Amino acid sequence: MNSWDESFSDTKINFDSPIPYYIQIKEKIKEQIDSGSLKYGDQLPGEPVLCNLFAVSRTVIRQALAELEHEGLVARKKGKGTFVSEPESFEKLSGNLSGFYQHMKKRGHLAYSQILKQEIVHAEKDIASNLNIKPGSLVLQLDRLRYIDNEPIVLTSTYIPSHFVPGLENMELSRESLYGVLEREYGIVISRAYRTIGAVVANEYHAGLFKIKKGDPFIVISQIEYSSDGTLFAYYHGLYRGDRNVFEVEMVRQ
Amino acid sequence: MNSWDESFSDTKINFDSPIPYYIQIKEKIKEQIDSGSLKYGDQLPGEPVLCNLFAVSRTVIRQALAELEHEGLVARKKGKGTFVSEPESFEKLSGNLSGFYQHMKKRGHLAYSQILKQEIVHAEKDIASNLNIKPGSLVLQLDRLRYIDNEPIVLTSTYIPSHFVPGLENMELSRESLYGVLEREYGIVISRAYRTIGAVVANEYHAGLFKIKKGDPFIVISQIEYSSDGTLFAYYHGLYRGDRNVFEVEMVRQ
DNA sequence: ACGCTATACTTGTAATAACAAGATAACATT
DNA sequence: AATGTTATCTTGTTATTACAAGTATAGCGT
Repeated sequence: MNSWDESFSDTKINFDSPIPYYIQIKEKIKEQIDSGSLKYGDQLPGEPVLCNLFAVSRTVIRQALAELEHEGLVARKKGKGTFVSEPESFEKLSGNLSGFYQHMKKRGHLAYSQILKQEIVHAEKDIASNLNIKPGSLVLQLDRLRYIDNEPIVLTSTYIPSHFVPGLENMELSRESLYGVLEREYGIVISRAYRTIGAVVANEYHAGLFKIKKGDPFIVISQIEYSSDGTLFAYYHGLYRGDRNVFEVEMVRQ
Repeated sequence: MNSWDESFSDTKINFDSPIPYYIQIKEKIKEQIDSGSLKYGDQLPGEPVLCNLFAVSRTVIRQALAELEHEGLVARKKGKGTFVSEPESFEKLSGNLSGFYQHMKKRGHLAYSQILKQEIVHAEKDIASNLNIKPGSLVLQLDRLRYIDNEPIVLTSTYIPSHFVPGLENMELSRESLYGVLEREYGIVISRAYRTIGAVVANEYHAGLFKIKKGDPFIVISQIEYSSDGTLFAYYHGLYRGDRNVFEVEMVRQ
């Protein structure tokens, strides 16, 4: 694993800048991660090596790494080294709002997803509008119905302009997080999203899918997702049964 | 401001413990804050003073303070000192789910609350059950209807066993955050909550209150709140209109 | 009494040094 | 070849020192 030498060799800090050394170094390491030069699981050079590479004391390196660790970008293991962290599952960003699955799995409930649709389609007007593309443009549409104990609980639809994810329509997705696949296969990390949460009542189609009554309530979550280079990347839409305590959250002040 | 000398003088660290010094010190400062010995706005002793008080190097003190700052408990100002931070408004803990008001105010919308009920009542069965008290026990009930641009948007009800908050039924609450009042007047900080989020449809009463149709959908948030000493303190119930994008959240991975 | 300057106090940045503890590789022994 | 020991590498903790930069107070001059 000597490729990092090359990655870092042309990233010297400016010793005359008013910006503290440790902040400059932190940002340079971030750039390596954001640019994809460093990926999940990659090991950073050890502290002594970084001291040499950047020509600063270990204090500075440790401070930069400590902050990166606090921000969740790296994980430091005594005796082993410093590693790029698994990207926070995008679900975690939702403030635990969608931790339902993991929660129920932990409790021993049967949880699985059924893929209803995974194909390239022409974007309808509202989808196109959300994605800021022309109606009729090609998008990858992924619809999943999620079950707990054989009961449909959540219907999710994700739309991604197809040129961003060539081949995704043929990939096996029932076992994996979409966001994990996006990073591994396409080097794409969702870093920002804009979400709205509302409530609607079930129409005929959804009532049938979920086996509930027309007029029963859903929580509806819509979000627009941006990748780390600022590109408007995906539109997500989720319908969650309103009567199943889908969202149970413990909040702790710390 | 020499009262801190007394606060900290009997809180020496154990130099033989496997627990690092900086962690011990961090916890002791936390205890001072949690116990109320140090309140919002209080200044901690300066670093040199803490070095003397705890008989450790400045490195250790700075590490402890850095972590406390990262956790939001203190704020450090160059040249001024280190201060206990304003308690994160409990609303912030909700992952921005209830930042609606501030958001709309910022945008220049007219936002206000109407207090529908602020009195001591006998707890009905479901309220008592949530508060783990006997049905019929005395509780402070606070109902508010919140408006944006003269339109009712949120109906909130909070129930607190009345012996926790003597006199609250007579206090002016339309201008202040309830949680701010609880800390200032009663020294109570909500530190943990258990929340569920669901969806319901409007019954006759709520439809009338919100001027919507019976059967229209609401987001319903219920939560049980614990104070920092672990006491089950309050039960909150909120009805949010499902069609008003009450929850708009920007999420950033950092 | 007011204004300016010097001093003291505060936290922030950075370097150096030493030791601890965990992990891994290399070497020695069986 | 397998096992045990030692050496090396890694991050973690702690101490000391020095200087920087911001803030507040004291002292001095008008």
